[in-house]
Amino acid sequence: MAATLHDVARVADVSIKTVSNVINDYPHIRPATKQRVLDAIEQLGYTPNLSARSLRSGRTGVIGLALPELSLSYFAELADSVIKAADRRGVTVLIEQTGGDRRREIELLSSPRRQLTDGLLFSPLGMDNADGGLLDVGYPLVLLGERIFDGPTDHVTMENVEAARAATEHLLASGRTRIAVVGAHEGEIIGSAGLRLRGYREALDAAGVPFDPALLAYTTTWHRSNGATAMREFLASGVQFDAVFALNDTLALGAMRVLQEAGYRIPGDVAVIGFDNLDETQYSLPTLTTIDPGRDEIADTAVRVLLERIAGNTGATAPREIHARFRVVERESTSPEAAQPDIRR
Amino acid sequence: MAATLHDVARVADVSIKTVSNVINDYPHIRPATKQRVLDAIEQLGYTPNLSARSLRSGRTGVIGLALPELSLSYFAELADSVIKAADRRGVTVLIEQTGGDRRREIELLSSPRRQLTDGLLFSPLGMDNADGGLLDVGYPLVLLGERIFDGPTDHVTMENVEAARAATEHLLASGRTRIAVVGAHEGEIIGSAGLRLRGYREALDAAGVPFDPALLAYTTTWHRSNGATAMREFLASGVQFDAVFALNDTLALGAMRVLQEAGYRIPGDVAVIGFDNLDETQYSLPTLTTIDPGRDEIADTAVRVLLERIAGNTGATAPREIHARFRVVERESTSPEAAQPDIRR
DNA sequence: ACGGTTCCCTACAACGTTGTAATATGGCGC
DNA sequence: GCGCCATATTACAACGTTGTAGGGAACCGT
Repeated sequence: MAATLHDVARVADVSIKTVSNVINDYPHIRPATKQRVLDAIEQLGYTPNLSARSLRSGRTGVIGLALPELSLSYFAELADSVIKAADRRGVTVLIEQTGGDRRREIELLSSPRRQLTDGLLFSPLGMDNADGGLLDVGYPLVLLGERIFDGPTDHVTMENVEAARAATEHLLASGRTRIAVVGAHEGEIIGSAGLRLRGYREALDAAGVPFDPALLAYTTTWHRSNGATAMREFLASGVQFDAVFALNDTLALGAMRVLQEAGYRIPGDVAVIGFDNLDETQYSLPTLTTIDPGRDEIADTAVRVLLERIAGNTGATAPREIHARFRVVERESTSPEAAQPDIRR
Repeated sequence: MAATLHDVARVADVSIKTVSNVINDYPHIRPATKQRVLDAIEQLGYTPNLSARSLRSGRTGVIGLALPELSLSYFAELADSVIKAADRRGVTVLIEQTGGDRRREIELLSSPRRQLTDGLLFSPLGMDNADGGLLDVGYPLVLLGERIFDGPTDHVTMENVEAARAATEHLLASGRTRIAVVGAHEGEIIGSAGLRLRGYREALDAAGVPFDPALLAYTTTWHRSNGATAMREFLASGVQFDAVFALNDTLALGAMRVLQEAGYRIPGDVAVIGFDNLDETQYSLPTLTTIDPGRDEIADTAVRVLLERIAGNTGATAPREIHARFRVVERESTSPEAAQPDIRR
């Protein structure tokens, strides 16, 4: 039913290859012929069959984006940025959710579905640095996030250590010295939790503030509920603290909720800083000071780098590691007088 | 480089068609032959070429999901549910963002990209009921949301009027009579805003409470910022109210923020109810009473119905309209003693 | 021993596109 | 009028798969 090159060729009275040439902007075509073909295309409402094209050319015009879950706000906002970046470059995005499960992540790397895409943006959560070798797949792959470093592929990420250090310094600068950490992962060195914790310790060391393991709250995942639970346990434990560094915003929001439920004023009694700069942190009560990790920059760079690999003009260039710039976004949860341009406009 | 049916056939010493038959579970194959083929597949690491398969069969195993933006939390959570539902049925989801723009929505319906998918789940925001005819496309399409009714396609949606009525009744039951509405759309009859407003009016009428147009705040979109701005204008206008019905949760969260900034206690001075039951409404301060629209049910039904249409076994069945069940989720923003199981667990 | 049926397997064509190589046409210099 | 080059167009094969049609072999009943 849908028109094919054959149909167009018949109507325009040329060979199918000429129609193909017109569509692909092949230079040597007489203007009159070209016009006839274009008219025929118009008349029949022809659109190229992408399956056939991709069978023939090996390209689909689709890139994959594998991430844990869209219901985690950070990944929803990241996906939004990636889709927009891809759109600007004329490619479509196919999303795969791994649930952060290592087995599913590994499976996905060699799933036949992979063939529907020209390359993959991959944000692992369950795999770790030791699994880096599994990333040596036969297709263009760009890594996102903090689980794996020194892998065989390009890697776009944020300045975790430096940003976490800046966050901690921000709290220290306001005179807080008992800074609780919410969301640590037991024994993790590499990974968002491990790296951010390292930045925290660097800042403490630089300021000469002693590190107290009792101030670390461990959570398995980083949902709002984990932040709430961790904070409830903190309060029950009786450990004293005057600030909270939540390793991401959703943890911070869950923790703030519990703190206030328990009667603490923020930032009066406890200052809170998060990480990710989610949209909702501009509207929480209080608004949340956080780290803007440069999500748009990450997404745009990742898509660009992936498309370069797909185009193949980077050849066998060594894997690149690219870090986006971050900045501290100061809001009410660390300073009551903080400017709130987003709320007041 | 990747192995093909030919390679497998050569290794197993059978025809390519036999290999194809093994893969597609054709019944009449001798166990010995089958095993030889399976061994060859294993040995070569063969995976079927999906482009070729889809060229030949016309099926891709991918469904499209077109929605306004993943950065709108409702759609992120919906996409999550849709992807999980699709996954359970073995299909992949390709996401298109329309930005809620009518022109892009219409373009998308006939975009060549469409061919990468077997069917489309479409949640329009810019198109309206008058555009219903444009949905008469030549491929399986299932409509989501409230913009278009009586279109030529299956439609999965929520009980907007009834749910909004229940929300309003919930506020009325606690003795509130001056109920402000945040997020109305000027002149809209059909659409989430129009329908929910209708439910609001029905509840008022049934309770004998007069309708006051001064209590309606209009917004163009439904971001947190719109809720904040609308509430700021409300407060500036001096109109008296003792409750707020925000037409979705993000509006409610933005409005709550501004109300509290201005010194109002929730629910003491003003009760607030939202719509969507986003995860974050369990952790806001106060937690937000809202309508659970049955998102998982909507997603699962929509995917099921779409796959039925794709399989073609529903034939030329008349378009179906399917409504998910809703429920009122009572939290602190309307009643200080509300159970908060999510927070306390 | 014979025709019919079932089982197992194969050859071939087709899906719609694009790359390669070849052919037809015209202009130009000599 | 001939050879040469650039331009404009075409025939053909191929990408990897699956549907159709059909051909042997084995088995059945007679």
